Amino acid sequence: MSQFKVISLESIRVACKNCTLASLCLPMGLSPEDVERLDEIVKRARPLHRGDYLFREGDRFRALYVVKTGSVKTFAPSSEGGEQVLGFHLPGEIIGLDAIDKDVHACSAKVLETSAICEIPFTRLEDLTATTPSLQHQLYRLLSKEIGQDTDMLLLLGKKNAEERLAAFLLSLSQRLHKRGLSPSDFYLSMSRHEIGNYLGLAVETVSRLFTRFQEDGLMCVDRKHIQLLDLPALESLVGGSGQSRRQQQQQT
Amino acid sequence: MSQFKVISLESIRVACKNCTLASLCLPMGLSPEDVERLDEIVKRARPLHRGDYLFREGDRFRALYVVKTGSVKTFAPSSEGGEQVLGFHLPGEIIGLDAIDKDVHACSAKVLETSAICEIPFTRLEDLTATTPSLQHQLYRLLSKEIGQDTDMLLLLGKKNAEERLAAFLLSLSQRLHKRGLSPSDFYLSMSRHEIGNYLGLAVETVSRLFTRFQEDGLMCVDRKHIQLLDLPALESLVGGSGQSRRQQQQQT
DNA sequence: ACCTATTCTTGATCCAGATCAAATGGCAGA
DNA sequence: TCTGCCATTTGATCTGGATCAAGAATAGGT
Repeated sequence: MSQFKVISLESIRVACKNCTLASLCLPMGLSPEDVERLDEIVKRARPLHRGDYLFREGDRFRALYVVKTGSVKTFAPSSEGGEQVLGFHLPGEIIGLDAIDKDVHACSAKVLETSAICEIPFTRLEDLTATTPSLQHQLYRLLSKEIGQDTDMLLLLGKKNAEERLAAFLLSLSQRLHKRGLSPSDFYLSMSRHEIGNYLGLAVETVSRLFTRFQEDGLMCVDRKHIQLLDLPALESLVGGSGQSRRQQQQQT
Repeated sequence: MSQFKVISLESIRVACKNCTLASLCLPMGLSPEDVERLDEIVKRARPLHRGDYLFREGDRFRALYVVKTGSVKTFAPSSEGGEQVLGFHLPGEIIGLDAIDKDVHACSAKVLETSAICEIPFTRLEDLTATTPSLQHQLYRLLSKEIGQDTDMLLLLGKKNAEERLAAFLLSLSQRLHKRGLSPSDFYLSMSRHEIGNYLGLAVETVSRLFTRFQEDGLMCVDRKHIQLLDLPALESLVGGSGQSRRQQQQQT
């Protein structure tokens, strides 16, 4: 292997301890020694390209995946051929946690753009957590966090209207990008309108119309995949209270 | 403490190893020795009554709860005062996993009928899992299972119509009751129509009308809270394909 | 047993967002 | 550069389920 290649790969295959995502990812809060041990089991694969699969629904569960760069969508087959987009995953986010239970993946994961992915064989991770309390705790937390996020989505799909859903989606992206050191108000979407609509339980046309409306209202500037959020506070107020929209149902039981 | 009281409490405070739910609950698949160790940290509280809270949104996270008898609903506050019912929990089901991450409960848990609840202090459980690989694995699996169930709900809320949602709800109850040794086709609902609607993202009126319709179609027999499912296969086909209802969106991305 | 507050049901109407239809604009591949 | 396929946008219409509005049936409290 030429010196050239080694250097080239180094730019991708950064050890966890040198990874800029360490504070968001599994290593979060671990001691340097623990990170070192984690590092030994992480496999760093070559970049994947748009359309490549990390795994498919029905595949045997072997490993968790972490986005290092790029983005990934997960989706489950719905009855009769359709699919439900379950999430869009940014750098530092972990994919595959739902498969631990049945030992089989119930959803598929597809990369949306050229992406680098870390692979963590689960059996080895589990062994490691058994002897590393801080890592065990971290994994419990990550699993729990996923449940909390799903809960947020249930609330979104169960109670919010189209406008609130799209605003919530944009703000979620904004906040997650910001945590990764990127601009919270100027970014590119790696997913299509179709995928956004699917994720939010809306038709493509509705998503498109809302982008237009938000732009007309001066909330944002949309150019193809390029998004600029011009009024974050206004978007936040859209998400929270439905403003003057539908009267909320006082669910006293 | 009189002999009388001791006997009386014994009927409720059964050790895990003698609990009929052991095969569905945390002890699932554990060795007798491991169950013994788990038993030592489980607290068995006196029965709670309709309306009592296991915990409320905002409470510090201290323990996981398992329904021993009865049923519990969990719900999260939505913006502007409403609430979203997140789930109905039957014997053997674990509550509170979503709070591990933030160390604070993001939802509330309220018992729907007189219920016995086991409490498992989480810190002690976590310590125990660190020295009991099979229990550690079990906890990972339970967390993962919860994610999988949430995923199913996302699909239900994102892609299914009212009819499919209610059929899915009824079948889920049916199957879970059956696993607990109860009739899959004859049971009582412990939650109101209102709560069912809230959970499924539907208005009460819609739930009521669907019950009426299902009954007219000979799928079930409804008398107040008493439910008899007369045609499980038909209900299953309702859930799966939307029959001849709305044309499914082929979500090729 | 009586009264009152809920919960549930049923009917009428409304509307947010889906569906249908069509034009436009990018982009990948030859 | 040209071609054709998608993705996106925009407009028109339709509809499932929400909302509004009463009754009817229950359950709980005194």
